[in-house]
Amino acid sequence: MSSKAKSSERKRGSGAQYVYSVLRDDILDLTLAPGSPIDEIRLSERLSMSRTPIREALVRLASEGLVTTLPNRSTVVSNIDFINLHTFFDAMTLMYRVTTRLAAQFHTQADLAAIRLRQQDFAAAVEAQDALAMIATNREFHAEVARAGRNPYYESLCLRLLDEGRRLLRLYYQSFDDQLPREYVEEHEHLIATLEARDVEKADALAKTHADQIVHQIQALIAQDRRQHIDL
Amino acid sequence: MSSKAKSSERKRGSGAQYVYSVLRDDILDLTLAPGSPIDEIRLSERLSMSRTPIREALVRLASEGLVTTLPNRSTVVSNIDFINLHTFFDAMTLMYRVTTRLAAQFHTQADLAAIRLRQQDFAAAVEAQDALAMIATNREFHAEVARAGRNPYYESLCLRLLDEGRRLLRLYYQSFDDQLPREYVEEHEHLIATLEARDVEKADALAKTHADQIVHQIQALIAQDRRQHIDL
DNA sequence: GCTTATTTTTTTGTCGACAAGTAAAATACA
DNA sequence: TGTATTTTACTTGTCGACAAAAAAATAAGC
Repeated sequence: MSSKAKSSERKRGSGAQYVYSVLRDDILDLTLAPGSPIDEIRLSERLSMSRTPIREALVRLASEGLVTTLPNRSTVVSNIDFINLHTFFDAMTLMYRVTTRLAAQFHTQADLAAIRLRQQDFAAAVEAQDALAMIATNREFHAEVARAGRNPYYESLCLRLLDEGRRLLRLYYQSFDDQLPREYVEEHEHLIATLEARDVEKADALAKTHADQIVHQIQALIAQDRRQHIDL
Repeated sequence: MSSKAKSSERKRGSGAQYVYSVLRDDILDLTLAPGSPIDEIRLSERLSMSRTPIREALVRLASEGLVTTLPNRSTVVSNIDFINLHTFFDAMTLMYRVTTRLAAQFHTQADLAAIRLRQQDFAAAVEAQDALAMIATNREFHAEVARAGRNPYYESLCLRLLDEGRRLLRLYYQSFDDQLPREYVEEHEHLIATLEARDVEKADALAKTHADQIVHQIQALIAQDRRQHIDL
């Protein structure tokens, strides 16, 4: 847990980037709970650096919607908006489809190789029953597909949605049964084959099915969840 | 041109926001040319405030892709990537369609009223032959439609694309002939009527036509342009 | 005892200064 | 004169400090 480093030991210019990635990870795997305040001074002490690079990281996170800055008050980790989850599902499904279509059209051999690597990581995580690793590697797999689509606009939205999804899945990872992830591994394999064949329509259909399945799973998890998450 | 203000006269917390909007406007209407460096110190002198709020604004702009930060070197206004313009057109068309569809479904009376206001502004700009105002008000019109769609993910991508488009249109605004914008006014009116009727499919079709028309116009302007914009 | 007003504390927003790093200028050299 | 090297100047990244604002704590009034 001790994430310390003398400031002089770090390279100049890497400070804000480091804080950004640390905070981002903490937010996405819910180490920092939604709604919890982020104290700049405590953070600066923990990471042993000045407040300036920390503020820079917070500004970046804010413009990505991961934290919310209350003027003259503490910035807090953004809440998960359960009421409007359907907008997330809608966008996620469309972005899966669009990026997968483009990937089927424009991918190179190098892209496919990278995607296969991600798929290996994902399969390994499923094999090891490591839910957190599953979530993270699944994100990387789809991020790689989106990258192969070569449209930076779609790609950035897709990344944002994947991050949000990572947070959401993390909330319910305990409930994962062992069967569904294995299906995902197969689905991913199927998808890779379709990309390689450059079958755009089939890739689209697969992406849609895959997205719908994830959406239904999350919805089921939410439905069976007994907790109150009105104010989360 | 003199954008000065004693720092003590401004409200606390508004500094970065102010710098952000000033810089953003300058970038989007090409007052700051793509590729031109942004000197933090000169900016801090011009706006008479410290470098801190200026850096904050730059970080925000960077995460929106409007400026590019070169480590330990000056940040520059992001270039327009002419080679991959098709990715922009593709995303723009899809976002027009998606947000318009959603607006047709979910808009309220208040949304329609706001959209009509924007349309009035746009019509006035066309009437006045004010190309810059046309560009800005057209952006606001479509931003309002996107807002009525009530999907923050689509909305934010749409806003980003509209901004990029504003920059692109600004490049060629001299070439505008007077006829096309008038058509746009009518198209907008048509679109509003379709939204009010909640005719999703027709709204989608109109959005696609509208987007294609703008794309073709920009492509025509680029094609007839004699300048070299390889390195822009 | 509870509400309201005042003081104290905490936290943010801004500032000026300094150090590390880069580009340009000046110098040395072939 | 052209090239390589050192020096200089400038710009960014980071820091600690201070001031404004909000939250918390304390005191006063009913």
